[in-house]
Amino acid sequence: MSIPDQVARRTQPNADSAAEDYLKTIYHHTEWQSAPVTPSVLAATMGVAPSSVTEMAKKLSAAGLVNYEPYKPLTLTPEGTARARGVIRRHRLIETWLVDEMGYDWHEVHDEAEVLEHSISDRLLDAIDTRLGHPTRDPHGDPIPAADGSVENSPALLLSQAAVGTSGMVVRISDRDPSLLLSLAAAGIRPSTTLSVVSRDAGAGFIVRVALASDADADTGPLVPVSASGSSSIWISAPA
Amino acid sequence: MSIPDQVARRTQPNADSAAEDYLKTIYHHTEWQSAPVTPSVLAATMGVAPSSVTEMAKKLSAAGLVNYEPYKPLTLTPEGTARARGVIRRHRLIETWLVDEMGYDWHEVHDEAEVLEHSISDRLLDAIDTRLGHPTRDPHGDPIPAADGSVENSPALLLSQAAVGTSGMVVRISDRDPSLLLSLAAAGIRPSTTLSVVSRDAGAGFIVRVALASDADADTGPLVPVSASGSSSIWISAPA
DNA sequence: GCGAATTTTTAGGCGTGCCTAAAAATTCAA
DNA sequence: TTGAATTTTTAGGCACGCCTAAAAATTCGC
Ligand SMILES: [Mn+2]
Ligand SMILES: [Mn+2]
Ligand SMILES: [Mn+2]
Ligand SMILES: [Mn+2]
Repeated sequence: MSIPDQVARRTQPNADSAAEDYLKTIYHHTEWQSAPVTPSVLAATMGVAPSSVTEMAKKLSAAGLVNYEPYKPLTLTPEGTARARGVIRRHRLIETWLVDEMGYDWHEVHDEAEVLEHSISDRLLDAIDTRLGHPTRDPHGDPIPAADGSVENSPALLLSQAAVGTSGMVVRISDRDPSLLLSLAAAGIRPSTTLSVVSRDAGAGFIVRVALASDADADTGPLVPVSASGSSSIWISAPA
Repeated sequence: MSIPDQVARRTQPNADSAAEDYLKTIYHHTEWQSAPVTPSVLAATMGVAPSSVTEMAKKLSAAGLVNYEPYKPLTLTPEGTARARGVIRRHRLIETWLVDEMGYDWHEVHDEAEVLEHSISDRLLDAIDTRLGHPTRDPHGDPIPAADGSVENSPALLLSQAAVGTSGMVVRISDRDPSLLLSLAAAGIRPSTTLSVVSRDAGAGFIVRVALASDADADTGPLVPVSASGSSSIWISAPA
């Protein structure tokens, strides 16, 4: 029977996908930037009222997943961190699978993964992981946590913080803005592309030179404008 | 952004997977047997209290998916039928995909499909359908409704209602009991296997002869006992 | 250091899906 | 046909995740 009894039915619907999304979002804030994760910050990123965050914080704290003290920032417990990485592993493996096997383009996968990350079984996740050959990066260059919870987090520099003249390889691009991904792909920018910063302007954005594959690092590649918001979605390898 | 705003978040969690399961279950009752689908019958199959069925019946009726009048059996409206078939299409394509591509055995797929049928997008469903070459039967022999909603429902006879001496090809086997599927597979019984009824006993069950692939219809295949409950999970092609 | 602005929490509600217990309707059977 | 048994509906609750509005705490700026 698919729905064994009343208890399962009450418990199972989506397990606790809301909780998983909170954990994931808290984790992300510490993964990409390191600023304290306050309820207002969380509320803004999750599109939820601050009071909803307070409520969930209490529940997650009671479950031993989040450290919560009134009026202080939220942090993940070791167990909360492990759970968050588990969800992120699912998310990124699903994205990789959609691109590598199901004919999706890299700007189309995030929303689908956002849902499936909560419903796929461990069994199916393993099958996908195996089929893909245990990838360590998703289509956007984000590291895929290993099954044991370890993450290989290579140091990187946000393009928005790179000085003119800096050059480096694109290592990660945020997958949250599909239209940015679409335009970057059109400009030939994706993980492993080599870029150099030609000009920067806090308001207007950046201009970067894209190194051609055939002629890496030379000054011959096309010049591409990157908006201010785009420049804080692109990580390049830290200069050697 | 994956979770665009509060409205989406309130609306989206699983869309209406509960409603979908009710529609699907009502449809199934008319697909396999034809007895009136009363609230108590629905409640029993869904593992839910009868009062829960009444409540949902009202909602589905208000949504134009179910015909509901107090104290009468439930039926699907044309739109409800279409929705039910859509869910069943998802379910069966997912099962087929799990078996054909993801290394699952046929007794392992039902529960996974029961969850994923509510979370996969149309886009992904199409991708799966295309990859599989638009299959028309799932691993248990159940017909997969086409994208346009049409279903090819071949006439079949429940093994439990077959007279001694009857022989026919297995066309469908209920996927609800994994252990039955496991033992049938061990005995070489699956869709397209040819069986003949050697003996039947309402209490003790049936004995069937399994025709060998090499020597179809001959009286040389192994004899296999089938429990009474098993015999009402197996459909064979109606005698010509 | 202190009042004002901001952030966070509390209080009270709402819709969904489920429950149990009680009331009402239907069906069965003598 | 009529009372008993069964089925169905109604009534009242509960947990979850979210909300708005009001209260409380913290932080900021002068
Ligand atoms: Mn999610
Ligand atoms: Mn990604
Ligand atoms: Mn199934
Ligand atoms: Mn389901």
